[in-house]
Amino acid sequence: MDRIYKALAEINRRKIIFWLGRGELNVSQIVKKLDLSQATISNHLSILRKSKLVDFKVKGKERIYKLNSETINQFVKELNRLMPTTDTNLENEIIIRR
Amino acid sequence: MDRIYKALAEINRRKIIFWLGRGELNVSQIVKKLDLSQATISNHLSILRKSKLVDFKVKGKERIYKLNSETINQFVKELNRLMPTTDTNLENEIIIRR
DNA sequence: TTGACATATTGACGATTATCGATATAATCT
DNA sequence: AGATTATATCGATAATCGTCAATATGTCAA
Repeated sequence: MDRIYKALAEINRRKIIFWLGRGELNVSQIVKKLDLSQATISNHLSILRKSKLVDFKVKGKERIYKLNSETINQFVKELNRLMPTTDTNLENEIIIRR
Repeated sequence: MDRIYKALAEINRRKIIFWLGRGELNVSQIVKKLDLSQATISNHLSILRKSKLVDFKVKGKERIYKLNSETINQFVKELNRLMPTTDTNLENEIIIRR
């Protein structure tokens, strides 16, 4: 979990996650979206990979990155354990835990 | 939001949040929970304060820290915007919408 | 007002991080 | 094979971060 929190602490990595939430992208496409060098993006992707927040699949010489929704779900769960919300925004829902 | 992500990136600050989730604490009590110097705890509290994740009230010479649930709710909302979950992991919960 | 206690701030230090140019690796194309 | 394209890794550098001893500030009690 520590890696995930650290991965999310950097704004450009959050931007990458934002874009990947809107669809899969290869590295060059990500480089175009953020104004950073290819080496820097590659480093950010390495950190995101290690956190398991993202995955990739190989397609020829490209690597197509995407979010790893299993990790995301786990993280959101863990975050709710750390800081339970009062759910004021879901005021019309009743949650029954068994 | 950046301050919040950064505040959460450090494990001892997350521990402080964990403990505050279980009840309000003054600084000396927090120092006892984590094995860090008073100066370090005070510095972490300063960062948590700036992120607005925590608040305090004065009681004599003590400062009693507590979570700021408004900020927490905002953050969880923002996080869901950044990384929407598929909620597959909430299988033991029943949500009744009215 | 002096002394003890609670907390914050300062200044220093080593550790970690973000960034990039240069280079390496690997796949594809001619 | 050699050139081209896509991505990763290396090495360096500057900036930020976590930590603590020392000191400052504020509060209470005798």
